[in-house]
Amino acid sequence: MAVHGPAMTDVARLAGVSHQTVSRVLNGHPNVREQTRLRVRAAIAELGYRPNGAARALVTGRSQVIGVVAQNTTLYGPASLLAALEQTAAQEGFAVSVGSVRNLDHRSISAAVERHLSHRVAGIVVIAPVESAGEALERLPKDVPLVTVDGDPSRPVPLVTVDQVAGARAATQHLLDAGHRTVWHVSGPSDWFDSVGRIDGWREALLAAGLVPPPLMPGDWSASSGYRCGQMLARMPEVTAVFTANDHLALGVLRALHEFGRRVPDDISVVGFDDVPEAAYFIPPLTTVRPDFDAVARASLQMLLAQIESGTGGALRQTVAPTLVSRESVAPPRR
Amino acid sequence: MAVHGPAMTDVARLAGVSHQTVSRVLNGHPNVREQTRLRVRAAIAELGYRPNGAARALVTGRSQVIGVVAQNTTLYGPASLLAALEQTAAQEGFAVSVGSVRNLDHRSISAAVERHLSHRVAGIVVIAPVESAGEALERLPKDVPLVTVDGDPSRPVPLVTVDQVAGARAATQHLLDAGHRTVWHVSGPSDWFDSVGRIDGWREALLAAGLVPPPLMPGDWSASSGYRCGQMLARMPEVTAVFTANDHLALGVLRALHEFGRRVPDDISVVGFDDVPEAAYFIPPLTTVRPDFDAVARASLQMLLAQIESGTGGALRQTVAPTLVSRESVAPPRR
DNA sequence: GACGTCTCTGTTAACGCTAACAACAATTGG
DNA sequence: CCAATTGTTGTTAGCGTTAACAGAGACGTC
Repeated sequence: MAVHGPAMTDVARLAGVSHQTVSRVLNGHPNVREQTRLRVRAAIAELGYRPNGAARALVTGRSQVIGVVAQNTTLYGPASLLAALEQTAAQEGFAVSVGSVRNLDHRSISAAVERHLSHRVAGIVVIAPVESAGEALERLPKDVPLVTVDGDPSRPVPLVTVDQVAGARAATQHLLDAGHRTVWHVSGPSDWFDSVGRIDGWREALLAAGLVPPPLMPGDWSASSGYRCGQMLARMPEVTAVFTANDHLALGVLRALHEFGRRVPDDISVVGFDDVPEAAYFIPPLTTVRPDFDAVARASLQMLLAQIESGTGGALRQTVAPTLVSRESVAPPRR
Repeated sequence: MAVHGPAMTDVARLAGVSHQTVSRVLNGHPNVREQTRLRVRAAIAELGYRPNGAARALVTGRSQVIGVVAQNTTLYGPASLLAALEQTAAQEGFAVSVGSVRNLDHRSISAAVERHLSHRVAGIVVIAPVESAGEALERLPKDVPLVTVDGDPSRPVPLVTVDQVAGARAATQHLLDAGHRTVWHVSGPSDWFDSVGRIDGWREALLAAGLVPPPLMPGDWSASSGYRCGQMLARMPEVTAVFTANDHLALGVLRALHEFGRRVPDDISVVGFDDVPEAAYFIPPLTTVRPDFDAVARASLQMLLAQIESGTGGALRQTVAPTLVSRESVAPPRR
């Protein structure tokens, strides 16, 4: 480990210039003679020189690193988002440092943010889908570029979010259009904004159709809780259409219905949310709502970079519309 | 953005000591008077001082960051591993920087590693499940602590891996024990070591039982390819037991069998690999092999930290045994 | 031909921290 | 009571980079 790589001065010596000229070449400064530039590049290649990010970060005050705070990066949504974020960041020459937290409470978030600030990240993306995260963010130093994803719409913080309401409305409307008299909803945990938005969209669509929403069935994103809700739904003969807050809940519901001999879509139609890659292979293939994680990642990074470059901390907002993916789990109700 | 936080000298001034004493307090140096230590801590708290990781990295030669190179972090396995790695690293005071790559070819990997080295990471974990990754790793500077996960067993690089062979053997044996005459296998892509190991384990178990392995059905991890294979399996009356290289393949197989009216487990038994959280809610609940990602993460980090601290680059090897999770997708064959 | 104006390059001074050494007091041993 | 040791603090010198300024030519303009 002891051996450190060559430094800028070594390159400079080999190329017969000053270290500052090397720096200029590296940073694409215009005023360098072509011939010099080539000599420097050759020296860099010959020595296998690699600029020292730490030194650069020290002098410029910020590193080429973006910190991401997220919870539960095993779930499909967050994992996809993280991956997309990393891809996009890499294209812009930024590395991504993950600070995943077990709970999205105030303390955990603050700690994760502290860690990032300690490394002088250029900016922070917080995937903060729950209420408790909001408070932590307000107390943050104002001078750190920050973007939240799927966060609290009511806080004055730059926010990129999937349009949960529109997605849920589309899902519900799709079931109504198929002829169902009403639509039941298995929701996510009530402290997630995603859940709240999807509940709102579902309710809106029903109200707009002049219907009274049936009781809400609260779940927690897991197939397990979907299964529990499904066991209840299966017992109620009047239920013909269910919208679940994500695909895993739908999977649980599907299995419960199957066990009770309620056929999908013949007896009951089901729509999910997320379009996990397996959704097309559920029994039956699941109609679902697909959020565009790439678009969310692009939008948030763009927003963050704008802040980093301008130095302004604008409080923008951007929503990304999801699309309905129609498969075989929806059919008109039997009469 | 302009405002930088307080530096060590600011803390020192407030506490009435030299900046070096502050440094000592921060690094837990023993020879500091208790009273001084408290004064310094108070000053740190009052100013909201945060040490500058970049400066520290510059002078010590390495940052408290571990670089992870991974592909396809959306898949359940890699995502879980990444999350576990991050959790474990955080406990040790390390941040994790992700360099996810689209392809695990030589160039992509090298580029990702370069990025990490540029930031002077303390060590690198490469989740390198395919052949092409191996070459890239051999050309790496020898002086950077490195651990590979699920990499090439035949290369002289520190490696932590799930015992794929044992897991596959257990899955196959489980089916044989249930009374099946043979076991078919839907594999993952042939350039993944995970796939190869699982194929080997399957084959071993069959050969040990004096059986000739039936033809291999190659898939690519996706439910979609599982579905395609399932369509063929369903058509062959002699098939009574299938082991798939992961749970998503199993999902595709299950659906194909369902479509063809072949009941699971009555007509055909199925065993998967990974134990994704939804596996218990497939129709029917899936018997599968559960790798312990936490253990893998702990082992690899421990191995990496050992290298970092000692300065030695030992070529250790460690495998983590997976466990069989028995559910309802396996039953004795009908006669 | 003197003078400003470019273009290119070098010199110097930070950035915030740790390591090495120096300095001084307090304590111990003879 | 002096020397040697130990504990505690301060001083200085970098780490490798960028920013700010300065200087040397080349060129055009009056």
